[in-house]
Amino acid sequence: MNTKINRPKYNQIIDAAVKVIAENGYHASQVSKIAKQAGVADGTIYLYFKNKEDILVSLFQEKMGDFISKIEKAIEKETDAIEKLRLLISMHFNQLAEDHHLAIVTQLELRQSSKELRLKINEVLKGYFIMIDQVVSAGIDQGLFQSDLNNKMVRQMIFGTLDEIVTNWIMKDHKYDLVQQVDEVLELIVNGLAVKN
Amino acid sequence: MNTKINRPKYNQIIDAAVKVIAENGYHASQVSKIAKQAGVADGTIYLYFKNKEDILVSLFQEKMGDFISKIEKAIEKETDAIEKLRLLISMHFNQLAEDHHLAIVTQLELRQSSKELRLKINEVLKGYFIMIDQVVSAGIDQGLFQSDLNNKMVRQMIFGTLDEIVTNWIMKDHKYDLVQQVDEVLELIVNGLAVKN
Amino acid sequence: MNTKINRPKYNQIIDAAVKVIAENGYHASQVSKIAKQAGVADGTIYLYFKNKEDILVSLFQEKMGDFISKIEKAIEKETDAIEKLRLLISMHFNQLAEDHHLAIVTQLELRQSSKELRLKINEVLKGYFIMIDQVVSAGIDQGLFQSDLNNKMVRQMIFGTLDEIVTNWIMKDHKYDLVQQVDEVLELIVNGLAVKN
Amino acid sequence: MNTKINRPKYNQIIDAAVKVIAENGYHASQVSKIAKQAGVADGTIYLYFKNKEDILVSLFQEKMGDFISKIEKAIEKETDAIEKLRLLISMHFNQLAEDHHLAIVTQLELRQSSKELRLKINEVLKGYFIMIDQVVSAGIDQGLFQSDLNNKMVRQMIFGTLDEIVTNWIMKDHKYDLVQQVDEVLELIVNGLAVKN
DNA sequence: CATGAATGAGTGTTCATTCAT
DNA sequence: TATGAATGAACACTCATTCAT
Repeated sequence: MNTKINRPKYNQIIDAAVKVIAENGYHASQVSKIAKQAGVADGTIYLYFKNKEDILVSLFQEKMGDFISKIEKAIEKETDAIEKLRLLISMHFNQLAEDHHLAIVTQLELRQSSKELRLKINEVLKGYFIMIDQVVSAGIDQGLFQSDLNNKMVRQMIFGTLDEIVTNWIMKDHKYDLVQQVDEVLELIVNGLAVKN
Repeated sequence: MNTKINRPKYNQIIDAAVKVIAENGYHASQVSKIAKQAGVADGTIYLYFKNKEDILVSLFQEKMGDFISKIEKAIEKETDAIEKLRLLISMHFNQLAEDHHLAIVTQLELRQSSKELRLKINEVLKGYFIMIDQVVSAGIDQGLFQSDLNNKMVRQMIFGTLDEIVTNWIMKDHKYDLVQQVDEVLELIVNGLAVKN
Repeated sequence: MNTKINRPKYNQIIDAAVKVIAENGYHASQVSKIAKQAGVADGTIYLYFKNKEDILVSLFQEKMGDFISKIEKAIEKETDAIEKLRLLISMHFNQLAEDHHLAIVTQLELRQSSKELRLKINEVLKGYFIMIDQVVSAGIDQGLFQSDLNNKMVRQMIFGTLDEIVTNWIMKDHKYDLVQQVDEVLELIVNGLAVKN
Repeated sequence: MNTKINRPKYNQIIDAAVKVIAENGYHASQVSKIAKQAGVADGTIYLYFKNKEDILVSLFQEKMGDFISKIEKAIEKETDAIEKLRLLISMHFNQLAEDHHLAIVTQLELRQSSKELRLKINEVLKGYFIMIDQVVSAGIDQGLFQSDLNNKMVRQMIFGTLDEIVTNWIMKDHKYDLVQQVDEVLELIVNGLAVKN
C-alpha cells in the first residue's frame, strides 16, 4: 500500500468503517455494510485491503498515527515537562472528545477483536508509549519529577489512568465534559493522593 | 440461578470455561469444548446457564466475587487508609499472580466479548469500585489524603493503573514478578511524580 | 467413519448427492441442494462428512466399492479367462446401464473435479485395475493369451476401451443398448482388428 | 473469430493459457493470470475471446487442429492401413510427448471443465474420429482387417486405448518413454490378446 | 436431570466481466 | 485497439441452541 495521497477510496473505506463500527458495534459490522456506507462494491474493499482485519489494523494505524503525531508536534514546542504532560492529557482528551465515533471504536469496539489484531494495535501504541516516556524523562532531567521513578511503571500509570477515564466517559454516553478534567487529572498524576506539607 | 451450594456441575462448567478460554482464546472456546472439558454433554450446559454469555457473566461474577470479597475482608482489619490501599494493591496483584488462567481470562479474553457482556461485567466491578472509594474516603477522613479529591477520578486512576500494569504483565507472559511491584505502585499513587520539598 | 451399517443419514446424503449431481451437473450442486434432497439440514452434512469433497470421495468409494466387488464375486466363480473377461465387461456395462444417475456422475461429472479429488478416485480404481490384471494373467497361464503381453498396457487398453464406450453411450443420452455390445467388445479385445488365417 | 493470421495477441493469449493452466492447474488459472502471462490487460482478453470458456475452446481448436492435421498429412502419404495406424499412434504419442504443457492441459486440466465445454471439445475431436474411421475402412478394403467390424466401436477402442495410455503416462509425471510403446500398442490393437495359431 | 444428534442462520472472499478513459 | 479499476453474485462451513429420548 502506498501513501494515502490520491487514494480517495482507501480513506472512504476507513471512514466508513469507523462510522459503521461506532454505530453498529464490532460484531454487526459486516464487510458488505462497510462497503455500502463507503459507496463502493464489496469487492472494491479487497482492492485496498488484504482482508477484513486489515481494514481494522489500517484504521487504527491511520487514526492513531494522526492522534499521536498531533500530540507529538504540540508538546515539542513546550519545554516545561509538566506543561508537556498537561498538553499530552489535554490533547488526548480533546481529540477523542472531538470525534465520538473514533472514540467509541478505539476505546470499546476494537478491543473485542482477536488477540492477533490486538498485538498489531499494541505495535501502533508503542509510539505513544515512547512519547510518554520522553515526557517523564524530561521531567526528571528538569528536577521536577523524582529521579528514582520506574519509567515503565509511570507510563502504565499515566496511560492506564487516561484510558480508564476516557472509557468511563464513553460508557456514560459522553454525558459530561471530558476536557475540563484535564487539570484535575494532571494534578493527581503529578502530586498523588497524599496531603502535602 | 440458585446458590452454588450443591451444584457441583455449575462449578465444574465454570472452571472448565476458565481453562478452555485461557488455553484456546475466547473465539476458539465453543460451548461444546467447554462441555467436553467439564465432562458433561453439550445440552447439560443449558440446564445451568441460560446461554453462552451467561456462562461468561457467571464466571466473572463467581471469580470476581471471590476476588473482591477476599480483598474486602483483608482491608477491613486494617485501619490506616494507606495500609488499606497497600493491601488492596497487594491482594489485587497476588490473586491474579496466583491464578494465571484466571488472569488471562479476565484481563485479555473476556474483553473481546460484546458490549452487552462488558456492561454486565462492569456491574460486577461496581463492588470493587465502591471498595476503592471507601479507602479513599477513609484516607481523607484520616487526614492522609487531600480533602478536595474527585473521588470518581481517583478511583479511575487507581483502577486504570492496576489494570494496565496487570495487562502488561500478562502480555509479557508473566515474565517478571508482579507482586514485588506493590510498594512502588503504592508510592506512585500516593505521592505522584513530583519531587517533594 | 465407521461402517455404513446403521448410518441411514450417511447413505441418504450420498444417494442425494448422486441424484443432485446427475441432474444438475457438478458445478451447480451446492451443499445446500444436496442437503435439501437428502431431507436434512445443511449442518447435518458436516456430522457425516469432513467437507464437500469428502462427500464426493465417499460417494465414489461406496459406489465403486460395490461396483468392483460385485464383478469380483462374479468372475471368481468362472475359471476360463475369456469367460472371466466377458463377465467383467458384461457386469461393467450392466451395472452402469442399470443406474443412469450413477453412470452420469462417475463418467462425466466427477471428472471435472480437482486434481486432488481425482487422485483419490484413482486410488479406488486401483482395485479394479488389479482385477483386470489378474484376468489377463489367468489367460496367459491358461495358454489363451499371448505370454509376452505387457500387462499394464493391456489393462490400459481394456479399461480405456470400456470407459470410452460407456462415456460415448452416456453422451448420446443412453439412446442405444449398451449391454448388447458386450460380445462384440470382447471379440475386439481378444482378437484385435486383423483378419485371422 | 477470424483466421489467426495477423492476430498476434490472439495466439499470445492462447499460448499463455496453455502455460498458465499447465503450471497452475485449471482452477487456479484466473483470466487475470492468463492476461499477465500474455502481457496484456485483463480487458484485452475480451477483445479476442467472448469469455473465459471461449479461450479454452479456442485453445483446444487451435492445438487439436494442428495435432490432427499433422497426423492427417502424414498418414495420407502411406497406403498400407496398418502402417497408417502405426503412424497415427506414433504421431499421437510423439506430439504429446514433445509438448508436456499441452499434454497436461488436454489430458488432465481441460477435463475438469463444464459439460458444455466438453461437448464443444468433442466437436473438435470429431475430425480425429473420422480419420480413425477412414484408417479402419482402408484396412477392411485392403483385406487386412475383418470385414464385419463395428466401425464406431473400433474407433472407441483405439481412441480409448491411446487416451488412457497417455493419461497414465502424464499421471506418472512422464517418467517413462511414451513413444517406444508405439509398436506394442499397435500389435495389441491389431492382434488382440489371444494366441494365434 | 442428562444426553447428543440435529438444526439453520449468517458472512468473508473470489474472480469473470464491464466500461469509462 | 487497449487499459485496469470497479463490480457484485455466489457458497462452503461453523456453532449456539433445541428437544426427543
